[in-house]
Amino acid sequence: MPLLGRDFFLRDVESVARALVGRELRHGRVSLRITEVEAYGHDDTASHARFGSTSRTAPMFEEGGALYVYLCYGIHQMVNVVADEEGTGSAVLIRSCEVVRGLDVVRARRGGKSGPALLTGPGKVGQALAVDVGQSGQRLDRRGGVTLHPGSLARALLCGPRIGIDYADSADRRRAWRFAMEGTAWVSHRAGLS
DNA sequence: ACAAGGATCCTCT
DNA sequence: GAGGATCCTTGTT
Repeated sequence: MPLLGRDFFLRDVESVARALVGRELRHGRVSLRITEVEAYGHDDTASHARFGSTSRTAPMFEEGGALYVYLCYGIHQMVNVVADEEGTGSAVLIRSCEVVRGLDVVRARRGGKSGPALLTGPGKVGQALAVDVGQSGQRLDRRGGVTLHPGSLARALLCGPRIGIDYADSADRRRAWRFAMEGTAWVSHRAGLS
């Protein structure tokens, strides 16, 4: 299966977020189709980039196509796709996926869970893909690690405000920067999407 | 050097 | 619906 090339990522983060729904993330034997994402921009008080580049967030400022992984609540490995030109500081959080390949591996990694509990929520995506902060900064358009493939595009997208960003300014909280595939069961929070 | 809090998940009620 | 887990990152002193 072909890789998505560098140009795919070199657009504004909202465009990349919309274009990511339906695509496939691969790592080893596991292939996941992206069903729900959130965009985090530069000049966005919800974004980790709001303090500029730090040791944790440096990959966000790389050229689009880098992987950005961070630890949340000391437990969860959160998987993001970096967007736009080098130095911008924007990324797309992968919130939910459906399993395309490697269901047995994913189930084992996810403690035997089934149904929506298997893979709706960003921490679960990191666990299912076996991605951790040690891989933050890797390229998604080079074979050998985590890679991104065309998959099949969503018929239509639902959108709504992002989850878990109460600390942000009200204008940023209201941005409709969460995108989900219409008709899929693989969405972490259905409320607020339309 | 310190204190605060988090782009979450699971379990229990 | 509520609360605890768990530890790193950040701004501040």
